[in-house]
Amino acid sequence: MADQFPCRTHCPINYALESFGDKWTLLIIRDLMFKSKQSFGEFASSAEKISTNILADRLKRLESLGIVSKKINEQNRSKSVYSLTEKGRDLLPIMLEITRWSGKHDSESNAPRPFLEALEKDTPAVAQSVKARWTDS
Amino acid sequence: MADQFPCRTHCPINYALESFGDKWTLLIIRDLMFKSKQSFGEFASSAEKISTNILADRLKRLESLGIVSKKINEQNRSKSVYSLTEKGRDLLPIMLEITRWSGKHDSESNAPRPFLEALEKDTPAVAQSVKARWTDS
DNA sequence: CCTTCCACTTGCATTATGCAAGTGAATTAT
DNA sequence: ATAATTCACTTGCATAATGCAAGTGGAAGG
Repeated sequence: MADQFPCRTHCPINYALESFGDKWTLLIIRDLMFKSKQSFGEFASSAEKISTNILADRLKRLESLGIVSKKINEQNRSKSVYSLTEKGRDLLPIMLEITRWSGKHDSESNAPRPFLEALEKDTPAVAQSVKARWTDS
Repeated sequence: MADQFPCRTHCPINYALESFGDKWTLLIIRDLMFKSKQSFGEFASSAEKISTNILADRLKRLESLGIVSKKINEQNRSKSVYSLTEKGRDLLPIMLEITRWSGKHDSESNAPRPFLEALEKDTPAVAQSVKARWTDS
């Protein structure tokens, strides 16, 4: 923890909670990880309707934790570009296991069936294919 | 979702956040899952110092979500016993991946080295050994 | 220039959290 | 039998986080 956020304990579960234990942070990471979103406006337009002050706060926090990095788009200086760092990309297995759990226990889950089936069958393979989309773009 | 907690969306990440997306819930699950705690007092005594009103609220919530179940100890009726349901136990892979992530990225993590190494080497095997401890007790 | 777009900020009402103390039922000690 | 203790919560209130609507300010486009 960058130490500007003092930790209650260094239990690994607690460290994670202090990094992304709230109702919004993982949605931003989801958008970066699976939906190829990269701008403030795109995050703000997600279906869960995060308000812009919270979004700005969480992006700042994720940046200071080294999970997200912000770059200025040289083509259009008013449109900044957010992306996941390695630390952020390392959250992929957690995100996939969360998807698996929700897919199993939320009867109304909107996760695509084929995706859930692929996950059940071979999670690491799904992880690989997601990672592939990060490099070739 | 039992529907007493209306969902923002049925995105799997969001479903999970609405189930345990706060600073405390996963600590209770950790205590049940890895530390064999099962009573209100034991949860309250964890190092992170959850306050008792929040603890009571979260236990009620976890119960209504079907993640935790509460039983009365017939030996001592004033001491109730909490345990994970199947839905709760299904959180194990998520908890292990969180541990892996924090173990890698928190330089001061207090997760035992051998445990982290075992996780890196073969996460499913670690999962099996944790599950074994649930059945034979 | 003048307008639009984009990424935020600001102010304020509402809700959640944190803390300390209290309650009441159920064992345990006397 | 009665008193003290333990345990699992509740309650009240101060503080902090969130949600909402509107505003600001710089960069691009017309």
